[in-house]
Amino acid sequence: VRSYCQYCSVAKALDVVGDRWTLLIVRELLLRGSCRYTDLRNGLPGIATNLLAARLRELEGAGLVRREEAPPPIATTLFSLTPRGAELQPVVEALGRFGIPYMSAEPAPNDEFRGPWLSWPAQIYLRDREPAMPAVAIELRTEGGSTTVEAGAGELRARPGAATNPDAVVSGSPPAILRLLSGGLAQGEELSPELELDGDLRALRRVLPRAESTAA
Amino acid sequence: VRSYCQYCSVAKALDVVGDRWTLLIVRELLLRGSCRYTDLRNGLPGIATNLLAARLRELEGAGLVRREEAPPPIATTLFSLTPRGAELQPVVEALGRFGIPYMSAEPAPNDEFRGPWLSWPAQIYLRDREPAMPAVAIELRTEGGSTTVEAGAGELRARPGAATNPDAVVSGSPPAILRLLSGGLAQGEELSPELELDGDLRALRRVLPRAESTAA
DNA sequence: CCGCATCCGGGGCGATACTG
DNA sequence: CAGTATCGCCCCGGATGCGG
Repeated sequence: VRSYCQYCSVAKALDVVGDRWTLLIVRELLLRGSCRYTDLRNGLPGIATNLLAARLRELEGAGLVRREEAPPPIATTLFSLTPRGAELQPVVEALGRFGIPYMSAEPAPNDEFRGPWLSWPAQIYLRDREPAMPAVAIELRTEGGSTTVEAGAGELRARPGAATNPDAVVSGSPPAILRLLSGGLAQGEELSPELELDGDLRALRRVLPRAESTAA
Repeated sequence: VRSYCQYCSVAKALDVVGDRWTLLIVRELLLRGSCRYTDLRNGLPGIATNLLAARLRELEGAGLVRREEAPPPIATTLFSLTPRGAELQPVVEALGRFGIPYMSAEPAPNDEFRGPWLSWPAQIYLRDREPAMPAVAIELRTEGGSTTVEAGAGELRARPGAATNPDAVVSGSPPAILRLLSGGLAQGEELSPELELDGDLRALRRVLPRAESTAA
């Protein structure tokens, strides 16, 4: 809330989004698009409810978040990013990329996890490596929820939630799935025994990074 | 210092660099390369000295900053980013880009300014638009210090400090210089009367963005 | 149940003074 | 020059209450 009082664009940006929790709220809104207060609270384990309300008001005042009162039949308020707020995506992505190395360690014993958070590593590691083939959907499933990866025509995007008709479903612990996303699968290599695959292995290979075969 | 306790790369990154002042310290180290405690203190107006010391120690512990004791003749300690710390450059650049719109307003009455901070807008707006020509150096001079822009062979980089043999020197207030960097100069347009040019106008035009002429 | 507001304890933060 | 020491304040975290 307190300004750095520096006429510098980096400092001015941090004046707006530098407070604690603010960029994590933006992360959730980038992932989920438009969601209710309770959805945000659930996607941000550890946040105090008064802080979430305060941050949302600040972001709204800064023109980064929009609050929509849904029509009477639904009777709920929806929060979403304004176009200006969506311009924070490069910031959150750069942070996500910088933070990737910290994920190779096992999660701390009291670390929480939510499935949609896999979207950031997925967008970083995965590519559509066979653009000519018809589109596929792959679901990454953990005990904390699912992320669905859709690849087609050379494009790839990740969104929270389960897929309706996935070509492949990979289940396992978050670190095991991360190792798969970052390390890929070498030619003829089998899936790690920590993971379980249901569906088409070729659909999975299509998006995974190429790994050198372990043998020379 | 307190962890978000979320197994997410964005949250893990903010665990390390999310504290107040931390990313601004990284900004200074990215700009200046290697500098003394006092240089950092001077480039970060408003920071409390105990906080600067604490943050430097945290960054050192996280492996992002390296502390070098210079040999006896100099007898000073130098701080610089490790390679891992330099990986924060995309984060700081993304923040700088997001913060640019806040710079179009006049600086707040108690806003401080340092010349090197112009490096971020310069790297965003300026390009070497005549790669075939011999290299040029342009100095952007304000009351808070200078930034030097060097363009040649299609590359452009900005560094803090005055130039030794500049082809052009632009002097003026920070907002006026920013308006020049972002708006450019249309064909035959004169430099704003707020600014003063000493040297070769063509060297300046070489790096400025193209502006449509005001007349139809 | 959803979207907060209020209260309170602890600690991060800001400013100044002081030291090897 | 490069920090440490101290102190007050306000942000933050956790719990609870409350109106729609």
